[in-house]
Amino acid sequence: MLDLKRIRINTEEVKEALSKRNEDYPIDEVLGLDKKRRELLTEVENMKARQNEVSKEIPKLKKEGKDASDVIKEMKNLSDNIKELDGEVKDIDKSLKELLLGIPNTPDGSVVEGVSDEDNIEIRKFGTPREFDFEPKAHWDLGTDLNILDFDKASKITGARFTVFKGLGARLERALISFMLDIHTSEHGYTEILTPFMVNRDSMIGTGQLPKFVDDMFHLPGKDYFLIPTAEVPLTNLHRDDILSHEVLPILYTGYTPCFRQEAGAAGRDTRGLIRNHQFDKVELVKLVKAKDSYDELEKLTNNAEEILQRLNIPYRVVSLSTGDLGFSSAKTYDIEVWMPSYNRYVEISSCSNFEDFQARRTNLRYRNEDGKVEYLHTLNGSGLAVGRTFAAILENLQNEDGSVTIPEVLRPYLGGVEEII
RNA sequence: GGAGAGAUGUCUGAGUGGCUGAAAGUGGCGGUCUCGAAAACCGUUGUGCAGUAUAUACUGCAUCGUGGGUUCAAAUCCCACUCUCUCCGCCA
Repeated sequence: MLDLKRIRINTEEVKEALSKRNEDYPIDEVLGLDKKRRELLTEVENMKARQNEVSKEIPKLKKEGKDASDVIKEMKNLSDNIKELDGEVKDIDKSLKELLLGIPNTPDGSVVEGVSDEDNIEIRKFGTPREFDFEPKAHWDLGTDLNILDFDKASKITGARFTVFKGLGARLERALISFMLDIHTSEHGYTEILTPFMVNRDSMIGTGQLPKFVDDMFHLPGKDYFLIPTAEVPLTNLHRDDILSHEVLPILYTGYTPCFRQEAGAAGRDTRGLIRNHQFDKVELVKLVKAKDSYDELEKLTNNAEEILQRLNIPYRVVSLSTGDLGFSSAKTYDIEVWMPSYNRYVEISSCSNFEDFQARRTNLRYRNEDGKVEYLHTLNGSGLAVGRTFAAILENLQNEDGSVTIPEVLRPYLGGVEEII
């Protein structure tokens, strides 16, 4: 959520920044409600001040044995008026909050202006896409033929867009999770966290999934809980409503969770394989940092995620998202895209974002700085990495002509020394 | 699922309708003392919003789990919800 005071004072700057997202947002409406709210607030607060003052007199009068009925009668009137005005203020607060929750973050100045992912800027590349001297197979065919992935069984027991991992497939998925967590914890300084896979509504609002993207989420009918679409939600909300000491910063969390997404609006896209499932595994990286550090930390976080692909020796590139492709809560995002032979292009495998104080305002996440003042933190997160897509990338990039797949060396210890899936 | 207890400031914990934003202790910060430290003593110490003034500050309002209600007045009474704890049942 944007800072209401910033909207009030730097209206043009906010409008200018939001206009780069190619959509209109009700800034003027917000300002109108804000003005009305403050007018009413001044009025009702004056009335309450009077009420408090007289309320102190009443027991004195009674104690002195005087009649207080006239004063009480006056206060009855005042009390009614206060209730009415309070109601109006509350209504405005509610509308105002609804509007603010629907307005996205302002893009950072370094983000290139654009209308879609076609305007994203390539920042750097690692490796070069392999030239196959045979016809490479797609990962869903490789996985099915090797009997390590089973999409038919998944659709039988659940439905479309789910996957059953079998044998070495299940073990490879588990190996990737462990490998990623091990590197992030022992080499990159993150603390491993294992959270619930369902969260309450407040958490979903805090990180920005709700109210706007409710159709993309799985909601439990019996209880007001949501299946998490990413570990970002529980990890960032761990410190919701906290005022942290500057001494504990920065906080770096990593965690593995399955992620659940409806993929509404993705009908017909990436229908085969592991790329777009309703449930997929992901290792997430989350940072809570001081404002002045957040853009340095974004670079580091992105590098931390890249490190995984480098060690697996899979070609990828990093792109900086244009304003047209930038997520709702993000001020700046780098996507890491892995080379996927079956698509003959790079495919997103990680999205690393700096949300600045956008999520911190929603989650009321603050810290006390060296001067004892309370400030909002900046939050960041990125996939480190999407496990299913990494699985797919390994299969496709490291496949052999006979249909076998070579296991990257760094993963072999996690697979009991297995070098190839045959 | 059944029965009961509880939720107050950094923490512990008083407070059952009227100078209670809230006792006391504890922790933090500042000071006195000291070569320094400890102890002791003194002072200070939540957050949000609005307004005035603007590098500091002041005033008002709100805030005692959340939301509603009663009342001139609610931490205190009533209702609903959430969470925690104890016992029983069930169970990986």
